Amino acid sequence: MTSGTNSSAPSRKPTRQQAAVAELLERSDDFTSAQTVHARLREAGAGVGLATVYRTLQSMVDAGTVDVLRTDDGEAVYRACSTHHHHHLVCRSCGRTVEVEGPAVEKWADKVASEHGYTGVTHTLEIFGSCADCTAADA
Amino acid sequence: MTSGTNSSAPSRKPTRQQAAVAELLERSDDFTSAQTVHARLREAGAGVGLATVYRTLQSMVDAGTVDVLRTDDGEAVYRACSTHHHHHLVCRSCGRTVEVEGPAVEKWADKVASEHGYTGVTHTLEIFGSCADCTAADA
DNA sequence: TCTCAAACTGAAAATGATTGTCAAAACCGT
DNA sequence: ACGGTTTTGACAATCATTTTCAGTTTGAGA
Ligand SMILES: [Zn+2]
Ligand SMILES: [Zn+2]
Ligand SMILES: [Zn+2]
Ligand SMILES: [Zn+2]
Repeated sequence: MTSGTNSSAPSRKPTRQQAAVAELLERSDDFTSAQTVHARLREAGAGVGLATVYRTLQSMVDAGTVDVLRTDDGEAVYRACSTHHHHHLVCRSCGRTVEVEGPAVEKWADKVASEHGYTGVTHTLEIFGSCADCTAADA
Repeated sequence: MTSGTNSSAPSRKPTRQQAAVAELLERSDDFTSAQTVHARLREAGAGVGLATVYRTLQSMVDAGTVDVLRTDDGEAVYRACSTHHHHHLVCRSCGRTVEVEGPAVEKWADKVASEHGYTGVTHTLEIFGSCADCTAADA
């Protein structure tokens, strides 16, 4: 079984590097890019190789412990989220993020998709705005 | 006081290159990447420089005549859409796209955002699935 | 029609995030 | 400690997108 990567491994003990990435995300309230994670870890002393940061983030996404989305300029950003299905309300200025749920939206998406004969339906939904603090801080 | 976003001159006559890009998108039902647009135009004889393809697509997005979204691997894809606010039901296999509307979703997004004190709210919402044809064509 | 500056174009080089390589290091059961 | 497997990380390779910049086109005025 030459599974080049740890695809479906039964949760091995995390390495120092993997733990460092996970903890940094846990501590952060907003979405963070791989490059930023790498830089922060380096500043903090316990450096982790860039490739390892990418690998770790990707496996966390696969494991469902981290959410990923794309900024307007295409950069992938990651966040440790609850494991159940939800969406995000993200501040465009400071990145402060709130998890939100909308059962009605889920139903609507499935309904409109099946009405058009689409199967295996998934969806993406993000809300962007200026959080209260950032709105107040504006000129 | 017209819409503030368009700071350029009042719609100059499109160049041959701009027209070529626009027409190709009009003719296409699905979302297309800049690279693909460039390749298609080259095949069709009337080649257009890659940089110009990018510039033209960007200006069409700014003008609101083209929608853009990101594929899973971060590539930007473009589609000539109706100008009013809508969302997309996209086939993961063939790309066939249907424009859909959901007034209830719009209200919900604005409501949940303002409840959390967010202002200047926008949102993104896309639905993915396998269209009827692709579902049938599957083994 | 001629002139000139602004707008446009595109080949080539630069940018920058992400991925691939692969030898060395860490791990693990024996 | 020993062999096998997994992980790591410096570095090179990809690849979409942007920037450069010199040559081209356009259009309003003279
Ligand atoms: Zn904020
Ligand atoms: Zn949902
Ligand atoms: Zn659209
Ligand atoms: Zn909407």
